[in-house]
Amino acid sequence: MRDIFLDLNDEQRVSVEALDGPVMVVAGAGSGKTRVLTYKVAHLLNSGVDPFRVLALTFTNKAAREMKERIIHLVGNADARNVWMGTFHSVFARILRVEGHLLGYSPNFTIYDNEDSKRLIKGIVREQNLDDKVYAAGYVLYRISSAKTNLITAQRYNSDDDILLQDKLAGKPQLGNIYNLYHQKCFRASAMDFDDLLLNTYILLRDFPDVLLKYQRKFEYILVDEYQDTNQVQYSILKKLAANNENICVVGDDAQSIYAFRGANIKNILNFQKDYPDVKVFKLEQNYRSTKTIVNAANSIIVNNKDQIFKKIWTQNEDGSAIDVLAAKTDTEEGQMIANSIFETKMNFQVRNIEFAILYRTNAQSRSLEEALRKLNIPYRIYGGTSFYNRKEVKDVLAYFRLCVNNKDEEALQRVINLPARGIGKTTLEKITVEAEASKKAIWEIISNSEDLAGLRLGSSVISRITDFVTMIKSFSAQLFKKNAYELGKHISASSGILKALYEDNSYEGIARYENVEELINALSDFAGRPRDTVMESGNGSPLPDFRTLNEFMQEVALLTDADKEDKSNNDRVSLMTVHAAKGLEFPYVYVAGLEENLFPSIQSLNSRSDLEEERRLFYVAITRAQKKLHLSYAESRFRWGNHTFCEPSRFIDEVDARYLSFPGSRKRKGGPAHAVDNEQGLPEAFIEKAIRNKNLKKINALPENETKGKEASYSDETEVRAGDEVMHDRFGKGKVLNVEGAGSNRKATVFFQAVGKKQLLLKFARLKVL
DNA sequence: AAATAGCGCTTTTTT
DNA sequence: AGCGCTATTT
Repeated sequence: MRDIFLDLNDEQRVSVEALDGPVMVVAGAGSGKTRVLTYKVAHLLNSGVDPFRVLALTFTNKAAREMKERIIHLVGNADARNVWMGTFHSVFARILRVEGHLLGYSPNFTIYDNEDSKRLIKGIVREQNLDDKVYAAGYVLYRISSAKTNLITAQRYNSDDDILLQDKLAGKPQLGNIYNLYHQKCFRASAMDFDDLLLNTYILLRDFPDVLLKYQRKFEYILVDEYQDTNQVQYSILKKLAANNENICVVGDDAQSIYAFRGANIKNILNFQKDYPDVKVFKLEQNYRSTKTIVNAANSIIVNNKDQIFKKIWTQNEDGSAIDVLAAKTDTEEGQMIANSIFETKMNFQVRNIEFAILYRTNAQSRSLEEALRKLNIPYRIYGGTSFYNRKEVKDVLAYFRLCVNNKDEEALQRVINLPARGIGKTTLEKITVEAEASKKAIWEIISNSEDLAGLRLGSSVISRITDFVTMIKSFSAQLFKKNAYELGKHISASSGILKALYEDNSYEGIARYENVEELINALSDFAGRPRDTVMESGNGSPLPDFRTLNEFMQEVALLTDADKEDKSNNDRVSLMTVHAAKGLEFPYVYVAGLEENLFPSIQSLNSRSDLEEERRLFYVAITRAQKKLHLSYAESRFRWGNHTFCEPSRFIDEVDARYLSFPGSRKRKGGPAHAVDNEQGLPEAFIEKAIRNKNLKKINALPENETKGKEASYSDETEVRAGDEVMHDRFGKGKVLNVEGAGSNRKATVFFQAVGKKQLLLKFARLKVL
């Protein structure tokens, strides 16, 4: 066994070595956080800990998968596969498959996604004759989700006078009632939404001491990644699981906490030391990812936040070139500028597409960027947004699968009962729904029972169509453990008629949809061909068949995100994604687009300090993704829901210490002969003023001294540049000085660059290095 | 029951 | 602008 500690720096090593007791590792961006976690698990296994006794919670399934591979490699033993590793949601879903019967759930429970939840809420609001403006599905779901995240069950919600009074005062007195009905309907459908996976796990551990003890013993060591983004219920579960031996190691960066909107509580990391007084705290402050320019720029913005753990992030990497700020007239132009820049960089430096990422605040921004990339034939891939598993046609097919696995899955049933059209229309469904509601049964129970069905007084032809449908689904369900996931999935999509309907649609979109379903079938084939990851229990006590079932596939697929999907076709593509989706990733070249007030920071964040601080952390996450070169861009006007709106550059651009910024290619304003001779890149006066003002302000937030000095030494000696000198410029490369004139801060040089030709540069800004 | 036309809502971020 | 949902028509 090789000494794995040779790969670590001192800070990392001591964090890895501390195996026992509570440990908190505060890790700055790019400081090797994942590495510490990976090596720590490897070290545990090397020290003789049983992999089954290690629980590691990551932020994405992909991160878990990659970490596992590396651990297996490090310890040289495939048993490492048996570490319990995954997201909170997927690990707890696994536990609930086994233990959920204690709470009255079938091991085949469905996981409702947001869309399912919203449809269900819409239905309830309609049923209750409530105003769907007052009780907008999105808002109601948000409220239910917040409640669950904070351990407030429907029952508790409705017995809490404060909450009820507040809802009443807010003009939404029925929220508690809707929550109640929502919970009942989910339960009746044997379905859990995302928050239920956490809340039910908590309830399980709270109400069943023997179960708690079982998992406390099982998980001898607990490791948690991205701890800054845990919420109340996750916190409470961890607290319970770790209560016995307190071998809990959390890793995170308070400066990268960006999920408060979904209940994440930054106090969990800020207060970890209070929860575990014996905690050993380690800080990882050396950044291995980015240039000095990027690291220092990131430091210069994050100091504006009040809530944080003190850290001093530094790097030994090279200075790197300045951060380019691109100013565009419109969002279309912004896309073009970014696409052009990528194109040029690719040409000049032989860079592959995969080394570029474009990050933005909202998914809607991707369109103009996509168009620009397409025009230049630059291949790209969008992460998130309407991700693969969110496409309508894919969800339709998945709904069939869901219904076969769990006949009571109400949302899936409503989706497919008349898809493709088989003569079971709205009015029929309405009658069935009313009857189901009246008798507190699932729709499936009504339609699969001939007596119930007869009681509905439907036409005989309708009844036969319904029974045909029921027979079909039953025949699918009967094969769940007879065929593997791929065979059964293919059979279902063919026999249900859904594939045929898509195949017959010859429109451009229709073909794309058909291909998407094909891709889903391919994914099934992959899944069926891969061995089981870990030894799993079936949940109902019976042994699992020796092939992988559709059932298993469905358990996995509900919690997959776009980031988890591997792209086999062409991997060399530019990545487009929201900043949230970029968390944990890194790219040599990063473009952060749409840096405008009301967009980034988002308009809804401007009311409270804490929300604005979260936006700032989000910006911090965005810029710390970059390894070599960072671009920031904004547009002066942008199309937003149909009509164009004018925008101002984001305050976040101002907050970056001006010495790290550069403004290439920006045009002089009209009537601006006052500065006919421009500085380095001809930036508008307003920007110079802002930059100087900003620089003065920033003196208080001094950076590490050695950095500042190093920076100045390289460019402050403007008097030393003379005609005839060979010089180096960050952006333009090598050049020869033709002429120098002027004095003091107005001193400027005419330089001929090999790459870009003759330029006039203001020495104050140019940072020329004499060679 | 199915097909079509018009209305209205969206956009903050995601497991 | 584009999509999904609803009301209306056939």
